[in-house]
Amino acid sequence: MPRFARSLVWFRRDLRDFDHAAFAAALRESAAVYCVFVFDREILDRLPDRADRRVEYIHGSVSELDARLRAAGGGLIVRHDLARDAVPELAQALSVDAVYANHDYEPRAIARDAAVGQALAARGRSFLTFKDQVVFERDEILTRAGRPFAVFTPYRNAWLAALTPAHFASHDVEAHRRAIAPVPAALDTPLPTLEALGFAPTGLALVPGMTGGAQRFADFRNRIDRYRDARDYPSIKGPSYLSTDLRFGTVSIRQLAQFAHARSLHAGGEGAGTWLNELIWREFYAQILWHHPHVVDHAFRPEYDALAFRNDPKQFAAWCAGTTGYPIVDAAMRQLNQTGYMHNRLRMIAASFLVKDLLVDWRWGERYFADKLNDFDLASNNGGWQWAASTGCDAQPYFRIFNPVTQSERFDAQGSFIRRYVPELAALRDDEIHAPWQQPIVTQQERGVIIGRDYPVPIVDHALARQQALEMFAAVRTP
DNA sequence: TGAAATGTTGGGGCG
DNA sequence: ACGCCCCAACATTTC
Repeated sequence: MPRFARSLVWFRRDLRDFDHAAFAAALRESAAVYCVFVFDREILDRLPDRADRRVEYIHGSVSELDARLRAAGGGLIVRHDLARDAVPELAQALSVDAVYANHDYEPRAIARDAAVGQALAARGRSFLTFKDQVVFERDEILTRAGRPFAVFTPYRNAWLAALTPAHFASHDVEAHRRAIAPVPAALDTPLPTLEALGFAPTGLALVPGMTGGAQRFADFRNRIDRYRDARDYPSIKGPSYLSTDLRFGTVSIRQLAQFAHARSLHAGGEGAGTWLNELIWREFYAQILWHHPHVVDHAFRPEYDALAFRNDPKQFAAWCAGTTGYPIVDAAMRQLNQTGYMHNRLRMIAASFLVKDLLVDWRWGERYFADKLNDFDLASNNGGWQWAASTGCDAQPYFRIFNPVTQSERFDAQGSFIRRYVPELAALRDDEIHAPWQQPIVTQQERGVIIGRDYPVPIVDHALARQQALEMFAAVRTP
């Protein structure tokens, strides 16, 4: 005898029909289960660009989810509305007993879910939410003193110590798929087109949805053993490229973490262990955001809110456009602008350059990444920026300032990544391409690459900028 | 998940 | 043969 006659599963950042905590629970506990996705105007209307790769990715993923649900006898009810209104209204129209969703740890989502929960409760409906997007959430990993961790390494050790096979158990949808109910005819409107949502196609290269996620996971499984040694070189295929799937839930974190963990215990499993670490970083930052929501607008460590950034708008614009005169930084920013992706090593280099060479507030860079990254996730993006800016928990020390030339020589030694995204430098030799302004004018003429004509003169001098950054940090340092 | 400044060492040139 | 200097090469410290 099911607990509920009818229930509604609200899909958000979990766009899949397998190993899905809320969906599985709803099917287990209900006689009839409906499914909804809302293109939330509260989110879409805030996007600065009407051609947004994420919206296209979500649209494609929602379309696939709808098709898979229809094949299972159901379907996805899709709305373009304020989610906080649309979900309770739909619950009323369907007269469901409960709405099921997965936890979201971002402050805006928490507020939205609280409002939805209240509206549902006012009509006697339950709002049931579940852990789904992480292996460990909120208070599940705490210090011996019962406090959240603020340093990664002990967090990771506690995370691994707490892990049991049960944490990888699948939230099985298949076993209860009989409860999937067809969309009532009156509510069965066609999926809105991208254009109807107010967005233009972007020519997204990324295959969306569970299909894309499964392809990327399958591909990465073959490369995971090389991950540790390959991941730092942006010109080669080292990363998993699963970050967007993790953001929108087109893959299951449990399946990914289970594979990585099992593989990490094998001989030669160091690559998998290194990647598992990255998954744990993701959960570390999710947990930081949950416990310290002030990081959204402020430095984790309040004394760093007093940093006197220069915030030169022209230099910031040059950073955004990829015209700083530092090839590795410009290649990184152009990769982001052209594809919506940036290699993680380059995220660190670009962030370090913005904060510690241009002396621009890390929040400006964070916002730019938030607008551009296909895989943008508030917790991870904020954590990464605060790490690079040395303002965060367990951040890199403020005096650790990347030299963009050294980093370029070390991680793009042949300049092949630079040539891909900064083609005007392609004619320079491998040892010339990292600091083209240092090449004698005769060399520039021979190569047909004149700095100041074909490519910008560096907008700052790194050695000088480094000194200024150290002074900026010294001014707020507690003695 | 650095880089630069500073210190130390030791080989070789040279008077 | 010896001391002195230079300066890589490496190590340590400092930011």
